[in-house]
Amino acid sequence: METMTALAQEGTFSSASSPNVTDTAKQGVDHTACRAVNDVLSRVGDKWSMRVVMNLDGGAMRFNELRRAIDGISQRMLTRTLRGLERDGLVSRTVTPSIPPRVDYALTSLGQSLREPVRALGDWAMANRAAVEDARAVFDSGCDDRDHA
Amino acid sequence: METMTALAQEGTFSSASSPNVTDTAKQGVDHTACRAVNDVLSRVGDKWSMRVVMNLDGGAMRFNELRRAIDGISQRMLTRTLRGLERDGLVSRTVTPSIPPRVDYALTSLGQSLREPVRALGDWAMANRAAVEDARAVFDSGCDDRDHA
DNA sequence: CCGCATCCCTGCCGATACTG
DNA sequence: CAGTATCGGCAGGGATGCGG
Repeated sequence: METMTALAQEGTFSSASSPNVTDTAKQGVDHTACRAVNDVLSRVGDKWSMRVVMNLDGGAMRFNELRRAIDGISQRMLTRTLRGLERDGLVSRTVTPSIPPRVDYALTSLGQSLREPVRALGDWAMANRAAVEDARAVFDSGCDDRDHA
Repeated sequence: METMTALAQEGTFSSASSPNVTDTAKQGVDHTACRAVNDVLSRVGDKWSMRVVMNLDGGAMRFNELRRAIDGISQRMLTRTLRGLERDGLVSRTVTPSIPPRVDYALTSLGQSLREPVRALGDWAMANRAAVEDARAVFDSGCDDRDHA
């Protein structure tokens, strides 16, 4: 069971909040940490959440302002994404009862804090995008084209 | 035959056609960065990719070994996930033509490097999971129950 | 201006069965 | 053991139209 101990210290997600790592063996990797990661990944990895968060980083924005900024999004999806983000406490929704009504969306501190790890991921993406695209092209060629060199 | 990764090619992000990027403060978000982030998020944010990558972190594994380790996954999904990861150069596939056939999957250096930013995200997830769940509960209560007056 | 409801199409994902 | 093919359920997400 101690076989993975060194590895766990190297880079498992449970480095901070698993006081009793029952079996961090092969199976143990995918318990709580995996669930947490998948949870946040599901939230932020959907089609529009990141776009919204990144646009909101520059400050509060109104609904249609956001809609125009993202520009590929339908209002249905913007509403749904905003609701989901609001539900998770990542963005705040401020209604100004005027005529016409005004609604401002902004990142909460939690939403701001999320941007840091996401930026790291974005950094990786920017750095390795070419490699990924290349690998993809190679895979595609190798699969489709059996010219066997 | 189904397309394996339609997620990556959403690409309606042609708002770059607006040369008027003077207000980069609000738009301060690089369109390229946004696209890259969404791309990697789509790849890693799906239902099983992270599980596979995390299990593979302990070293190379065979197909059914991986299947047993993840245990909630169907062989269809394992195959698809592995193919997608392989296509992007994140995992390597090594076939040993024996009887019975043996196929080992392992993280490439690119796949290893991806774990770092993902770990950051996982760290965030672990640290803020409670906050998110709380916000979610508050939102749920606030929506359903209006007796706060 | 904000946002909800409906219709509908598309793609994901699981279960099963079959091949090498 | 490793992988593919097919079927069916289900959810994501776009288009449109209506209400505050």
